[in-house]
Amino acid sequence: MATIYQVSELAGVSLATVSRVMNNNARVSDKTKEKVLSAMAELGYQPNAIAQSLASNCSNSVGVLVSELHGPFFGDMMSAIEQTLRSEGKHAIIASGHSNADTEQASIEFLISRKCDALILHVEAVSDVYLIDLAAKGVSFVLINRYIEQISTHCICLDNQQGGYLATQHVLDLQHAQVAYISGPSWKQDAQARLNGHKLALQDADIAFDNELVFEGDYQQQSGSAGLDALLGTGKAFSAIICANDEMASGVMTRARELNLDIPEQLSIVGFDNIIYASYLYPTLTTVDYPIFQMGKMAANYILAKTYDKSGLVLRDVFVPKLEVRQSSKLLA
Amino acid sequence: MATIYQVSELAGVSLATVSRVMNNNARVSDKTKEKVLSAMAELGYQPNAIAQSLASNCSNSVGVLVSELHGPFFGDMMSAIEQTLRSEGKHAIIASGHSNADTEQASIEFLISRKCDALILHVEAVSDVYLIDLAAKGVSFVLINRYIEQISTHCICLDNQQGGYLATQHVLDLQHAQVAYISGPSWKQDAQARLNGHKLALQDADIAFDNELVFEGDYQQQSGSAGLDALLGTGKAFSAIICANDEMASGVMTRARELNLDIPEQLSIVGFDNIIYASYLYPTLTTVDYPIFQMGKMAANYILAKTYDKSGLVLRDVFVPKLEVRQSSKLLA
DNA sequence: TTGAAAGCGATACCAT
DNA sequence: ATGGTATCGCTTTCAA
Repeated sequence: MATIYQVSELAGVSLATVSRVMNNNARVSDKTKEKVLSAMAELGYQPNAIAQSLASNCSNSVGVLVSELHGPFFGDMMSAIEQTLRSEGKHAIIASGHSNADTEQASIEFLISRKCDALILHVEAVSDVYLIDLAAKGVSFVLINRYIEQISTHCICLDNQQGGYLATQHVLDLQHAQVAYISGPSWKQDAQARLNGHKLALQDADIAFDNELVFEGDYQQQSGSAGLDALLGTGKAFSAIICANDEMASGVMTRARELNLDIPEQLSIVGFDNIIYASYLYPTLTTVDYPIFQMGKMAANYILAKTYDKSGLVLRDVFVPKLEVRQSSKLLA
Repeated sequence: MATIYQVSELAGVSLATVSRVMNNNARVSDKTKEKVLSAMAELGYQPNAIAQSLASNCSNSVGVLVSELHGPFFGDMMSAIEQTLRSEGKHAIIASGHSNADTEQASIEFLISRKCDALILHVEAVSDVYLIDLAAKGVSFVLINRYIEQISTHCICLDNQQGGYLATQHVLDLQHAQVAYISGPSWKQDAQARLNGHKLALQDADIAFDNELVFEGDYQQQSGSAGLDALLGTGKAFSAIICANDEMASGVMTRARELNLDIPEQLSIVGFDNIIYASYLYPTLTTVDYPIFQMGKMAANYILAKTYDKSGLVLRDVFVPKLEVRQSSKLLA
């Protein structure tokens, strides 16, 4: 592998000059530039990224921490991030946090120890204080899907409450008056917000909220099935059920089928996230679209703009969900 | 951020000694080690990974190139890789190749330029020659799901042919004698192997292979639907249909429903891959399990063993698929 | 516009 | 067992 020394020698110029043409920030005469360029070509020169990082104190890497690398959700996010970063010559280092505070924290520290210039975090378990502290320490990062007042400029969020509102409003519009709800873990911010939206929609329609019609799941498919059973077990009537994510909605569908409950004839179902296979289910799932690809892209753009001083980027920090109507919900007979 | 200099000063020892205790490969007296350690603790010293890389010519990073970051398949693979690497203090840099030769090649070069110590590649479009060349150049890498004779030691594969065989054998066992097949793109190695397995199974059962009962899809859901239409359009009878992956199987199901074809009563369906939502579909999909998590883990172990000289790892290069029987296939009435 | 030289923060060889 | 020092390959003042 040729080094900058060999290039400078072959081109008959100094080290500094070669460096200048590489970074073409300083003025170099066309003639010398020409010489350097052809010397580079001749040697097949490739700059050593590590040496560049050490000297410039910039690794060109951004750490991406997500809850789980598998699952339909994060793939899109990673995909968007990688594409965006890559187009600017930056690379992504990945890590997972498994929704566990210690693991998340360890991952963040790992990423920092790797000298990432910035981080994109999708963390749920680590405390607000820890993150506020991180920001205070000067670590540059953006937070996806979590809002913390004190570091609001670091946050890129979906309006989850609005999403919950839309879902419920939709079934209300379809004349359903008795609406059950399967929420995510109540300690998760997005789960709270979605449920809040649900309550708000009920309130706006002058329908009393009934806590017995809410089941707290864990965002897994299985808890959707369990939720349906539990809800049915209350003896309360309901003709529609809103699920805080698509996985749980899928679980409800499965269980409903086992119970010979026809969907959407006897029960309307609405999900949340619009993961890829929401449209593969039968019946296809009405759901609230989570623009995760856009948000991943925006997260990367934030980093590009803030950390790497790229200009001309339009930044946005709150995204709005939108309803995707499919077959699983219908007008109450 | 404290440097090794400050540690050496505070501990009253030389640079070299501090380095020795960090890497604890050379003998250092317990007393000095003690001093160094406490100096490190006092300063909150963290070694600079970049400087280490430059000096040691080892970046501790491995590049992972997949076709697509989204999709249910690669998430599991990345997840396995990240976990395995991480436990040994290595990190993963990701890139995607989009099944396109130029992009794949550019990504490989990008990863190399980033000084990855090794690569894990899931590439389909780039040529054999290119990869053989890469190996010859001394680039250390493992290839997932692709077999190339000349660099067989770099390959970690699933026995796709055996998988295709299993799928067809299964429906044959269920008394289906007229079996249609929707394959992946014929230029992809795995698609060929799977189809081969199908043919072999027919042959072993003394059933003539009929080319008209094969439709070439593109591994996307949509082409499954199109495939069913095309197959039906031939006018040939068939009571079972094998799909070269689960997405296309899902497409077949969807279309079958639209056509009021009952599954599995009127048509048995078998998929391939066992992606997470194969079990969410209705009816749940009989499929061939692709142990991608294990394979991802093994790929990382290969790197750990070959590039980082970790010992005590049991290496394996060919994995066997196994049939996962669910509801979409049944005994021919 | 160009060059000389001092870092960046480690590793590792050679002495002692 | 420990220290001195060259080295990794580049960036970036500071002078010229």
